[in-house]
Amino acid sequence: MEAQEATISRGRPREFCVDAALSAALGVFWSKGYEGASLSELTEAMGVTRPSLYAAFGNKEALFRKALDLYEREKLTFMVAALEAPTARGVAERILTNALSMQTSASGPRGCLSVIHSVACGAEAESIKAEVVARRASSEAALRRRFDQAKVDGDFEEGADPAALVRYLMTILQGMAVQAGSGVPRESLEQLVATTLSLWPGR
Amino acid sequence: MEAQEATISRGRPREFCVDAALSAALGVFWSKGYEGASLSELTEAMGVTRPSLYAAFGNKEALFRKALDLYEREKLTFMVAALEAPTARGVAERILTNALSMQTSASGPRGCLSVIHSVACGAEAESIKAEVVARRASSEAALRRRFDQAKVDGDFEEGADPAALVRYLMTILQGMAVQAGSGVPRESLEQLVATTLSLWPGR
DNA sequence: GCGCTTCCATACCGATCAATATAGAAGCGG
DNA sequence: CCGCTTCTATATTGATCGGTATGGAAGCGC
Repeated sequence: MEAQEATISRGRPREFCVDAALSAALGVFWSKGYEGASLSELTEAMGVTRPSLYAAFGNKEALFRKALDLYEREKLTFMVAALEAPTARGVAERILTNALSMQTSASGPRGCLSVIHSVACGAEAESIKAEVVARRASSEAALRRRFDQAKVDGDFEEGADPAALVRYLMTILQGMAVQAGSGVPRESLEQLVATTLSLWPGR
Repeated sequence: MEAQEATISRGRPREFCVDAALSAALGVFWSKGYEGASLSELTEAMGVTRPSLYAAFGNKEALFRKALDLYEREKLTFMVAALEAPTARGVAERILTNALSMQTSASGPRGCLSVIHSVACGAEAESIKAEVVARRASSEAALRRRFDQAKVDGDFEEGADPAALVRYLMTILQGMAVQAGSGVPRESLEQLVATTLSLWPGR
């Protein structure tokens, strides 16, 4: 009933590329946060007028959710790929190095879109925060399953708790995102990854 | 010249306690962030009318800086105290447990005021973010000096890099703050502290 | 008690926010 | 070429933002 999503193209066709516009919106949300990104900034970066944005995406919150979909689609890709490493140490190494390159890429904004939106916020972003936190649970669950298998494989020392190591690794990832967003140079974060791996228990 | 800071009390005395009002403001900033905290929320929580707030504190940004002073005064207290532990491991343990209790206290908001304001934000909070990031450097420097001494004391293994361990510990602290702000239960964070300490190198 | 100073309360300011009404321009099927 | 649909462009909506002007109430020194 609403937004029939590109029917058989009746009437004047739209003049901009929805994917490109969404990618531009993601860049703004990533560098400013949901509340910090005004519609004026968004429309300018997207090269789209305000009514066009509302016709194509619904409203600001729906636009953010679509941008979050795009972000997680890419992020989850490398996350899933990392899980295929042969050992738990290999999984941690891939996740850390991939997160490092993602959070310090010269092109895009620094830091992590999810981390940005999982800390304190105003009233209008409460539901955004809740969704981001909820989505993170699925990544954690996948990592948890992989580490459970790793324990069976004997990757950890006797008595190690896979859940605790998931928590530990996620904490370092999120801390790294905070530092990247604070402007800590890439070399320092490479040092952080090296330190973490040197302390990683088991194989 | 401006704000003669409580002269010999001429005229009508103010009816509210400045310290209590500032403490209430800190609570709002802590749970909502600088941009997320509106003046209406602040004045209501502080029990102070808008003009009184401006007369006593200047403006919103000045109020935040005073609240940040108050916050860091308490936080730096336990940080300095932690540095007096006899070994690097003891320092890490005290910092982690103190941060844990601070970020998950039942009374106050969860998470860390500084971490909240060191991620992405809108234009109006850029200077706030810059200040928070700058202030963190002093904490890091103090910890760095302590770990340099620890290396001299032989607390670390041969070839360990104190600067890298400072980076590592700060990262875990910040990641823990993100998790606390996301609603991760206290027991999980206690588990995180235990894991971190079990992996800590040296004594 | 008087006068001066300072504080509190209400109402208001311009700016900006997200969201839309209106109207003209552009492409399709017939 | 016509009529219908859907696009874009401008201007505007009501609400809220941070910040203040105005006026009356309250306490001090004298």
